[in-house]
Amino acid sequence: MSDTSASARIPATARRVGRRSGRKRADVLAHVCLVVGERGADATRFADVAEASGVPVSTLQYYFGTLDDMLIAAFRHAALRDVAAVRAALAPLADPWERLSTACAFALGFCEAAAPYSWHLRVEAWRWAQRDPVWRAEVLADAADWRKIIAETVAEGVAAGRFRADADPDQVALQALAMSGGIGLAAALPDPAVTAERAHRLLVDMLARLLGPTRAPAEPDS
Amino acid sequence: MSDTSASARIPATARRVGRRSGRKRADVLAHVCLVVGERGADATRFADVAEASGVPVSTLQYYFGTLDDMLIAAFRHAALRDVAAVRAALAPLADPWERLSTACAFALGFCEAAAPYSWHLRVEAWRWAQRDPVWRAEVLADAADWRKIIAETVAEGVAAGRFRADADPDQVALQALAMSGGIGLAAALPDPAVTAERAHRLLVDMLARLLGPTRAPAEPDS
Amino acid sequence: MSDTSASARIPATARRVGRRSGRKRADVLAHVCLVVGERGADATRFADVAEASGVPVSTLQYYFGTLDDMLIAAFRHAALRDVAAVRAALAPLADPWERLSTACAFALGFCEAAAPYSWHLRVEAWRWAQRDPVWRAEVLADAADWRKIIAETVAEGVAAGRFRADADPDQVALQALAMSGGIGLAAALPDPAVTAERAHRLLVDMLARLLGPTRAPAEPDS
Amino acid sequence: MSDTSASARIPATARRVGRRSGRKRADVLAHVCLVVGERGADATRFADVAEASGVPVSTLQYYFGTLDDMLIAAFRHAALRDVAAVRAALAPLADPWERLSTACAFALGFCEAAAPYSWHLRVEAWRWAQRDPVWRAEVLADAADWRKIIAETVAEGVAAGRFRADADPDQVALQALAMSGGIGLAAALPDPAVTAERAHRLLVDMLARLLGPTRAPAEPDS
DNA sequence: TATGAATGAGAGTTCATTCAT
DNA sequence: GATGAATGAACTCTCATTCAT
Repeated sequence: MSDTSASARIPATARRVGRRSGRKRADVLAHVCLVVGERGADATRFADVAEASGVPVSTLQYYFGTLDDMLIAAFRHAALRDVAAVRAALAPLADPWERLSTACAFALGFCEAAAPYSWHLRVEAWRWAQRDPVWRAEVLADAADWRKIIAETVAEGVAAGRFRADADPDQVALQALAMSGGIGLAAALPDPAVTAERAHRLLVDMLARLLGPTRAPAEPDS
Repeated sequence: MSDTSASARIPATARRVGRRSGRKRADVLAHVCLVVGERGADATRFADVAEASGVPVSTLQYYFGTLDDMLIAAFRHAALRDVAAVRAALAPLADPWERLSTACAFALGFCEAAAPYSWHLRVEAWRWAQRDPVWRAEVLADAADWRKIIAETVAEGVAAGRFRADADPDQVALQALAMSGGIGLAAALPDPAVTAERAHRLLVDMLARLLGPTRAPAEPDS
Repeated sequence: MSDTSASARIPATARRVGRRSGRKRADVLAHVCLVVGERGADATRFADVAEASGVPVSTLQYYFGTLDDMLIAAFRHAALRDVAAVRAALAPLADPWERLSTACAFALGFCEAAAPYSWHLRVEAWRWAQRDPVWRAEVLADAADWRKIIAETVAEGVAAGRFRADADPDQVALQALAMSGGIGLAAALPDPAVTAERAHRLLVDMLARLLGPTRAPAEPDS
Repeated sequence: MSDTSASARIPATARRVGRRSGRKRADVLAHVCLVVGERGADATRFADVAEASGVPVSTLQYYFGTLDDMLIAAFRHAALRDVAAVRAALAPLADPWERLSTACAFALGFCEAAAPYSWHLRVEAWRWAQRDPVWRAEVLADAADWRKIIAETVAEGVAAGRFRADADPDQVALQALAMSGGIGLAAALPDPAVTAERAHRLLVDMLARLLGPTRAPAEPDS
């Protein structure tokens, strides 16, 4: 698992995806994410990204090679960006419940710090991961990163005596991210029954049941 | 929401999608589901379905009109089939925990009675629902059906005194289906960290925490 | 060898090359031959043939599939046409020397009955045959057809006592066609040192030396 | 014709084709010949030569200018090399039949001293010569060189009384090279009916008939 | 002198769709 | 009602070439 974690992946990125490392290459990736979010990965053409970014089609191909390579690079870009964002947001926080709540907020993608179209990108990636091993590896690595973040947070809370002593950090992380996934999807539709606020409440409520010896202290809502 | 529930949708089906309702048409839809499951909706061409089903391309168009219409018809076909299957499976069961566990098993798609590629189809549908209102309506209707099934089951258990009295059936249904979605996706990849067995256990474990006054009675595993 | 002779190849043609047998398909082949003769096989694009024949590019692909398939079909078309032409021209002739001279004239492609660009097409075919086994099979089959024609003619002349008794028909056929190839190429350039008339004379002169017990009777020039 | 013979051509080479005449340039040309032999001239890209030779694409262009210029330079390189080789091999030989047989062996390209892909390169050149006057000039000059070699050899044999007195050296040279061309092509395919050994025998056998007052002396095989 | 970055032109191929039967 | 023939639109990809260093 550590082999596929965020840090270990970076060299692979440079090796496999980036044929060229032109200065504008990174700039373009953000545009790719936007286009994929708006149109969907399958409907994303080189021409769309070219128009959105102002970079000619042939230059995009020069940067990324295949269309698929470009899309993978974009997903990885977004995934690493999101993981870095949640890590940065957690750093200054000390209280386990607060940390957990914040991590959930980022996982759900419903905070201002989250990149646009996070869930859209994730759905696209999941879809392709079902059929393409390269995509699967990307998605699993991203999932592993998130699981690690949550599991660590839970473990700290347990160690600090703030969470139920018999809680299994890995299992709780799986459950939290599973629900996060299901809710994030629903909210991305959007499903009128699942507002951002309610989504967060549902998730934290579940965690309170899993981790709290008593009810969650006070109201652990964001 | 009730307008778009399973029963209410059927006439709409006949009206909007189906120019033809012969038996051949239903046969073809099953093939469409298989092809979509194997190749993905965006990669599904008339030619693929033609080859899989033995029905010529022009005939497929004659039956369904647009490619998109054909795909929607296929998703609806699969969704209604799955909902009917879980309803049929629940009918003979009386014990609330048993009913809930069975419903979860169907929601996760990990039982023999589940149609192949259920999760694959659902991911495809979700993806398009993010951008196409017609697909969104389909997906929301399907989600509503499932929520109703779970909520009813929970409500019965509460009424029967088997579940915690203060449980909110709708909220629990949302939570259960959210986690089901997240886990189903992970398992569909497949994510080696999420086996079918573990998926079911995680889901039922959570429900036990949410609904159980005490721990779940006995071992609510499948 | 008989397996790959002209007659045995025809069914394979229908099977392998002709995806469709539209009425215009055969018409198009003549245009392909002209374009290949003018531009060369490697420089022949679908667009060129489309312009020359008036048939849209996509229709050409519908007829022939790959560009390569189209070119092979054209070569085979021309090859079979040429073989048929020489056979037809030989049929009414009785005198061995006359038959041989006529066969040489057709082999050199310098008579009115020969299709235009015969040598150009042959050079293209040879070139590809050096690297592509499919083309090689075509070229070898064509060569075998011609060898058979010449060898039969020689054998008849030997049997009739008009050719030297110890002449080996197969060897003479090889020699005649080898020189025919070399001269045909030179003339196709065109090489000013090799005019059509001189080419034919050189070839028949050699055959006279190989086959004549005395010098060739009279002047066996065309 | 003498203007374009081997010796006269060299300055033209330096003038027209070579911007650079460093040793690197010659090294690259050898690689070009190999690539053209393997892939064919039309399929030869700057990128292929760059990979084979290790010289960057832009440097190749800097050396040779156009792709076509590079290919012509390569053909001329190979042609001059082959002509020089046969001349060197003939130098120490005195017997006319031996000289002729050796010249044939080099013409056929079937001796160890012959450069690889000689016939492949020649076919490529012939093909382009049919349409491009620049290529035609190259090919005709090469043909003239060879004809001169053979014709001289024949003339010497006639003068020495070893060949038939009425033999026309130029005509025999044309016939010899014509057959050499046809056979070389067939062998380059390769045509299983034309082995290297048989090819040489066929050619020398014909020359024996053309030049021998009696049958060829002894066995003029290689 | 030599080379990497960037880009436009051009080609093959796929595929939905139209039309005649 | 069903189906094969035919075709235009759109997209990816290759590759020579230009430019700046």
